[in-house]
Amino acid sequence: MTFDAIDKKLISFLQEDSKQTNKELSNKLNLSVTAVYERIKKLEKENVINKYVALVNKEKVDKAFVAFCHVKLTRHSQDYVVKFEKEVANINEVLECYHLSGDYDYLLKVLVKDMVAFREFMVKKLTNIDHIGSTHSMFVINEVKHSTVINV
Amino acid sequence: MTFDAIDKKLISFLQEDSKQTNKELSNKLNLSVTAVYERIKKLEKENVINKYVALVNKEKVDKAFVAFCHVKLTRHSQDYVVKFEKEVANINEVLECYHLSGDYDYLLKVLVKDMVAFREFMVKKLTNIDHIGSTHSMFVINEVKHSTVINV
DNA sequence: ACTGAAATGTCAAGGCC
DNA sequence: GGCCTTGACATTTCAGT
Repeated sequence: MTFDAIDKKLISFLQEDSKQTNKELSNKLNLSVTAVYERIKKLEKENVINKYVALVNKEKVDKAFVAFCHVKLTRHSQDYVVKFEKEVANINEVLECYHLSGDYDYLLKVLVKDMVAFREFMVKKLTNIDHIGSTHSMFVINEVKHSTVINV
Repeated sequence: MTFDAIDKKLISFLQEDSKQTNKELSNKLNLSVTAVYERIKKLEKENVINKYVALVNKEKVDKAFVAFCHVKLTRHSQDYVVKFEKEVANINEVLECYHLSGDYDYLLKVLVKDMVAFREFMVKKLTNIDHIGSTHSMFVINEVKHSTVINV
């Protein structure tokens, strides 16, 4: 799929605020409401837009403690890798998990209440998974930027 | 602010899909449409829900190459730190930036088209910022999990 | 891509536990 | 304080052009 200048603007606008009405968007884009509607439907159908979500303030729901954990596996046969990835995806404290190049195998982003909860998470959930070799945790002192907007 | 069981479910539902109508939510929660509406307004007013956004498929907009960069500053006086944070926040390839505990000062999540674009980013944008000491880049081989849903 | 109209949704008012 | 029902108004959605 290829995007013209209007599509690109539309994608940007919707990434910033998906609750805008098509009428508001039509004004910003100098288009009719229906034209906006059809462009959006197309973006959804082509899966350019995956989903619409509400973003929650982590402080307000008492999950202000953020950590990144590097995890190394002891063995790398496919069985272990698949099992680790499946189990880690089911831990709700883990919002993100990436298989990475470099010294460590995985990078996890973890959200919990505080350091006590983080210890609980490490002891009871993460290191309960088989074949975890070493872990290395880094704690977020300050979130400088956190955006979901991809530049198109 | 304190949440009852219905609030928690509502927050979860909206984090999964913010385009559900109040009617659909009222069915799931066994509530009237207005009750749902008022609870949502309250969550928005209290800033529990920050914003509503469309999430875009990075492959479809040609930003499938993801890297994490650790960055260390040479000096840590307030001026340099503030300046670095401000400049890095303005780079659109950098979606996230965290000030971290540990060996490196910052962790950046970077989205670009490919390795060529990543090199461009490093040479022309990141290392153009003053007082960057060392950087260490890790590339995402596979995105195992990427969720915006905080468990409440 | 636009106009126009039906279907559907949002949101305010008033009343009831 | 939080819930419900009702009704006005706005928005979405779709046909016809």
